[in-house]
Amino acid sequence: MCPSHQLLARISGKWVALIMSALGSGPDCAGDPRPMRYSELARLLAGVSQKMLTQTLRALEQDGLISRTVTPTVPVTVTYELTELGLSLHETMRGLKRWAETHMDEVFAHRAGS
Amino acid sequence: MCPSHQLLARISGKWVALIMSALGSGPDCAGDPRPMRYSELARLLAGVSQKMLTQTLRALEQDGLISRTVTPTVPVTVTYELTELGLSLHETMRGLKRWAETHMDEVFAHRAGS
DNA sequence: CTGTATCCACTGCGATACTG
DNA sequence: CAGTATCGCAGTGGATACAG
Repeated sequence: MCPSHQLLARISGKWVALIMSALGSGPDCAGDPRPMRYSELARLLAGVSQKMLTQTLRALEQDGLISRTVTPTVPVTVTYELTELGLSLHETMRGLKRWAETHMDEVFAHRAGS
Repeated sequence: MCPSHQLLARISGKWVALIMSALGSGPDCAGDPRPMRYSELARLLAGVSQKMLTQTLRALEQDGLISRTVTPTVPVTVTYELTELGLSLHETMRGLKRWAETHMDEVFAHRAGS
């Protein structure tokens, strides 16, 4: 089996693409990369549970794709940001996302008519 | 939520990338796209169960990404082949695969040292 | 050869409650 | 605010047996 598959598995996680997209394109999915707070991510990705959000963020952080910064204000502030590595992945994933957007109609049409 | 995410979910399926890669790059993961028989796929993707292989092939066929051809020999012969749509997806996924291969070391190093 | 059907273990994931 | 801990379900996926 191709060794790259292990990474593909991680990348393909259910919420990975969403979080990467949020951090890489801002809240409107169309802007520039910028750091975001935990609560901001939670609000933006309305469908994800707190557990999955934390779990996915931890995994991405461990892989060096995002960085986690704690600011000891009161109450504490935590921001997440794409690393250079994460940024490069985000660029690559945009291609896949563009493909999905471009061919979505085709796929759904074929799915319905089969 | 971005509408393209539904397609991303399908694309990110556990075995989708492997099967697309096999059909798109031949048995050695480095050649040209060509049709393959069911048993050939089963042999090549040693890790996948028969159930998952069939299930994934059906899903991809339904989405118009691969075509299924039955030749009524005895015993029956079935070949699978990427459609034009599937071929375009395969091209896009190669970018992701290349990224994974390129940055694998980085990620694993970071994972180990955290 | 190319599937389909059934059973079953595992785990991904959500809901909820609690902590620093 | 930003998590952690625990429970429980539902879906994923493997093994096996059967069928056209």
